[in-house]
Amino acid sequence: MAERRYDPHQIEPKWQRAWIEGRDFEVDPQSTKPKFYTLEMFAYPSGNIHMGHVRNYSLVDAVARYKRMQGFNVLHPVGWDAFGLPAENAAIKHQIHPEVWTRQCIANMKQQLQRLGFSVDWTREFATCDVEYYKWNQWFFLKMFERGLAYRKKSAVNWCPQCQTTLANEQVVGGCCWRHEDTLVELRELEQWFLKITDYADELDAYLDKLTGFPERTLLMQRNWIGKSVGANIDFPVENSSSRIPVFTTRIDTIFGATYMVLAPEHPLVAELVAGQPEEKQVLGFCERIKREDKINRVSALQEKEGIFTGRYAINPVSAERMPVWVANFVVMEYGTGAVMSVPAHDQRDFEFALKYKLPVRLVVQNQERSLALGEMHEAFVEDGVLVASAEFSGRSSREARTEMTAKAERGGFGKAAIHFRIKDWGVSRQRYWGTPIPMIHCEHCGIVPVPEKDLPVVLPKVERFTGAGGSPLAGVPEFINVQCPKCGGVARRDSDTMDTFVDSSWYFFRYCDPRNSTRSFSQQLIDHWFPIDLYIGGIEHAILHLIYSRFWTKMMRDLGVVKVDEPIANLFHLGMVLKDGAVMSKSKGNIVDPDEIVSDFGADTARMFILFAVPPEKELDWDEAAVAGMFKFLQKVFRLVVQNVDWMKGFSGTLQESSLTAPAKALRRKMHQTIKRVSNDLEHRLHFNVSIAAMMELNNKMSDMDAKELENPGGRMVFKESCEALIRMLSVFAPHIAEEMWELVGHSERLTVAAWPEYSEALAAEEEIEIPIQINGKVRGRILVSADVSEDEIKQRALGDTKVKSWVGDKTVVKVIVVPKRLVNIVVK
RNA sequence: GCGGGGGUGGCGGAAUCGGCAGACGCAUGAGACUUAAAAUCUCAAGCCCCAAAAGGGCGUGAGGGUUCAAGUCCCUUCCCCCGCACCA
Repeated sequence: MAERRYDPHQIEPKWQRAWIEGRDFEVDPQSTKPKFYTLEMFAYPSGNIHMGHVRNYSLVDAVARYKRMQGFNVLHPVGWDAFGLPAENAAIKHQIHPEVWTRQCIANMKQQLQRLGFSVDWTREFATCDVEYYKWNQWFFLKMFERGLAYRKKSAVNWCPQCQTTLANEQVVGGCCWRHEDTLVELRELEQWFLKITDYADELDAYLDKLTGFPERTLLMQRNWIGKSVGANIDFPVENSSSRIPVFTTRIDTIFGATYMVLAPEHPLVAELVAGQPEEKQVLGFCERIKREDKINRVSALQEKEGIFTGRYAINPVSAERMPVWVANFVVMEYGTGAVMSVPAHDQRDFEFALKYKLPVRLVVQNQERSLALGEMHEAFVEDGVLVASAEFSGRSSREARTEMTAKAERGGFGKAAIHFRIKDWGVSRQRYWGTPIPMIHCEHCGIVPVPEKDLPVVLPKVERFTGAGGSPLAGVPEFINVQCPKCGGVARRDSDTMDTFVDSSWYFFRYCDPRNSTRSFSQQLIDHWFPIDLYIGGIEHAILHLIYSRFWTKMMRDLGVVKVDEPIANLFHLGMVLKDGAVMSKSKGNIVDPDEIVSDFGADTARMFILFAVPPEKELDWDEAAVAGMFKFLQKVFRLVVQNVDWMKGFSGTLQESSLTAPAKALRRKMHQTIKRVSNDLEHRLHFNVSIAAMMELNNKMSDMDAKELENPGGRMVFKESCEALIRMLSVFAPHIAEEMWELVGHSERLTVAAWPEYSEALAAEEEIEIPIQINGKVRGRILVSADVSEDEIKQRALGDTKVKSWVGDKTVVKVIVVPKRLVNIVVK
């Protein structure tokens, strides 16, 4: 009989069909098993899947399959983040409708994912451009509007000239558009819809401490982004005026050291203050110049500090001292109140500014370790210390004084405890076509009128021509735009903008629990059952985009009463990128490795195994063609080993007495239990499948090394078959097709998808005999073989008695003998 | 500047608790099989120095320390990556 060769092209479609026909991955709603909800951040249907997708899905799929074999009811859904600009840009370029383009991309990518054999419940698939889905975006929007969480405001918003639309703050990365890394974002004064994420800023920050399943760096990035700071608002009266300058400070304890004030050039008070002053023209000129400057540069710490005196003074409310009021480039209107009290002795910026413009410096916090003197200071003392020259607070610790001075300010009516956040409300209007229409109507008489709930969905109309000329394309569709006001019945216009696509991704993973619900966004009962998400995997690039928006959205839904969860994700994992020759794969670099080609050359199992084996999952992976071939060889070796022994394995069964096992059989059995232990541990806790796969290779090597004679006696056969089946079952979560094939060859009629995960026994995994290295003064000089249960004392005696050791010790004195059971012996000699 | 992560053979990496550094693989070299090649199998291999060999020495960015014992802990320092950055 000709030996059967490993042919993935024959095996893979066969099992993919079997899984679909057997509905192996569809969630059983009646199941009483414990739940496990895992998914990868859904994909944007851009045309083809790339290696990053393969990596993400391979990782999640291994866990999903493992959990299923462990007896969990696993929800592993896939969907499409289908609204967005690439579809619209394709429409402009190729005159193909965005929907047609998107549906084609989805069909193609779905087929590509299916070729890779991921254990997905495809019955739950949806795309965010499905009206059954985006209808609920609109519904949530109306609910938020009712509660004042969605509001309209005119302000300076980020504008990407490439995208021809506005962007949220989160979508501006280093001053550039998140989608166009070299396109500078401009500011435009526009009236836009905002979602009040700031209402949740405090909770979003506070709950970070509870997100124990989040990576530290993600928590940190979110904490930075939210930017909570605790302090006080203080009003500084303006001399010879009824106006006050409100400031925010985190260091009210230094207020006696506040010697001047600085306003942002945009500050509305500037004009009032300088009106009629001799400085007026110059100051206003300065403000105009700074305002024209590039915002990105202005807000950089490297920028030279520049300011101008307004000619006016404020009064320090605690010391009644006159403080000159300045305007300077480094104060920004967007943070705090757009004005600062300057304490040059205790703030580095203020220190530098005071030095440059010869403004007074007053020391009010003394360093307890090393006494400070004004003339000797080369930088501000920004730490806590003991207050000096601070009236009744002198001698108090600066830290403690903060609370008391805030109380005093409150009593005196010139200040109040306050918390400021860096995070701003989420601007969600987009002047583009391919998104969820904002369900709002503008009526000349009634103002802004929400679309009544019963009129939802507001269906995105077909637009036939995409010019890319800019402006909301929907504004050019009269049958969409012109509408009767729901309130007064008069002539009105629909909002022509669409929602930010990050709205779509803010709650899509809730919808998977109940994807076909037509009367509600989802049933709360089902959410209660499935949430939180047990494992969520995606790139770090969403640390403060999608991951903060969806936390906000969840809390908003909770307050709406549609869910009970506070946080959607229990465990989050960021996987590294896939590179080629050290660079990100991209069309322009021409270094793209096409997953389809890899599958055609080696099969899905090889691709999946390689991508998991090459590096630990959080690291960047540099694609290595030769190493891929190596993985194929490994699978081939396993397959060959099974085929070679399949004839006897098929009919073999039975258990044997411990005593009838030979040493090599026992050794193989031990290796098997050790391997199961290692692989289970990685799947359970670490996701370091590079190590799991290495362990399986070791087991396979051990099996191949088994002497032919061992495979003739029943003990050897029993252990070999056991090991073989354990290996196949473990392999099935990483390389499911070849595993199913081998499982069938060995004689199983049920599929591995319903098989149990192999168990290990701590006792059988333990070594019976251990080789213990003997060190003399920390250097290995010999080895002894002892049984695992030997006493410490005996090990010591045997070590000292070893001839090699004796010759090393020679006539030196043994000072100490350290015996680490099951590890080593260290003999200290002098 | 602040915060986080990292630096281990030719390469990717392993070492989960302070206990044999280099598992597993890629590439490489030698051999077997073959007319030949491919495939496959076997073996070798951290580096350097001394040595014919046995053997010895050195070795986890660098320098110090703690310890019987350090890739792992502590201090100093260099380099790389990521995030934030005039935040009042």
